[in-house]
Amino acid sequence: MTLNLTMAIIRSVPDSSDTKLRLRLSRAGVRPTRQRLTVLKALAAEQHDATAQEIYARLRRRGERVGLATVYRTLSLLSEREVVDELAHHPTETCYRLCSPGHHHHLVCSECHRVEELGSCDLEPWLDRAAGSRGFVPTSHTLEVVGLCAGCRAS
Amino acid sequence: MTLNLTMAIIRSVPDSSDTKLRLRLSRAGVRPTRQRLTVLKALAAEQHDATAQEIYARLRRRGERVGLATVYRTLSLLSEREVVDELAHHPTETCYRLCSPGHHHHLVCSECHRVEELGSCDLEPWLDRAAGSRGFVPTSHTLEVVGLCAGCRAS
DNA sequence: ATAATTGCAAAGCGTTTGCACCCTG
DNA sequence: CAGGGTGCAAACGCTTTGCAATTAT
Repeated sequence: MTLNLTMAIIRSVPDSSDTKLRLRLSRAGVRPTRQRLTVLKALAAEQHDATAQEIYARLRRRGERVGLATVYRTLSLLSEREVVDELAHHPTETCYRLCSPGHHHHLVCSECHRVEELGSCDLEPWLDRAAGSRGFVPTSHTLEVVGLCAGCRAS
Repeated sequence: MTLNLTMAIIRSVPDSSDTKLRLRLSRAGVRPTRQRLTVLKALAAEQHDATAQEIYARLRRRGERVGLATVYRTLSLLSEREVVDELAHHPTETCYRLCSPGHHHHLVCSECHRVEELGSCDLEPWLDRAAGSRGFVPTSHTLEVVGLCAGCRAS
């Protein structure tokens, strides 16, 4: 039981050691500069999703030397290379989240804004059937679920 | 056959007669001004979704007297009152669509940007099960499907 | 050495807002 | 006539871009 819990925690929290993050970058063909590592590390430390501005502010407060433009450029590059996820639930600004690889969806808590991954999406068969009857062939889909997480429900 | 087609067309194209649109507004508790009717009519005439700027440009080109701010204010009000749907698939600007009432999702064609409604969403049971195992209680969800519509697939 | 990356400040762009005027009820 | 609605232009907030200096391979 304790082991299961521990494993679950290990699996759910992205590894934020420098080497692992560096590896994530080079695997994606992204040159691992000091700034990019810094941004990625900040994102890895987040429970919630974060905007470019939030990450920038957090890093500057901490005394890190990064430019706002670099944060934007980094996040957009990482999102393009599928190192980070882009969430659409906020209309005016883009939110980013460091997630596990592979297709999945997100549970966003409306109370504390914590983001959980909803792995293993078996929506495709249903989707293909529903859309197919209209001659529509799906190539991609995004599902965002808003609700209350376990923690917030308790209080 | 002809009858079926006709009925399908009637059902799929929102009624854009002034009286019907006027009714939609008052039912939503929105005062039916000339500008609001104009915006709603423009939206009803769209096959695709449309941004505030697009609708504004279209109306001005047609010689209609509306301000850009009014278009923004109208669309946001109508979206709030659930007269129109708001699509999130475009990151930088908000797209609007006049849809049939009730919970549904959207099929967006990546080629021609036509938007089709995916009625009858029986996702909830699946969602409750998937999220529930994490203690997460969904309150709402949005699903956006991108793909190729029948017309574009043919060419 | 060479090409990519960064920082800054300026520009861009979609959207919102203040306010005087106008209309509708 | 009272109160919401409108138009214009200015203000806003997020994001991108031009360019010279810097850094990684």
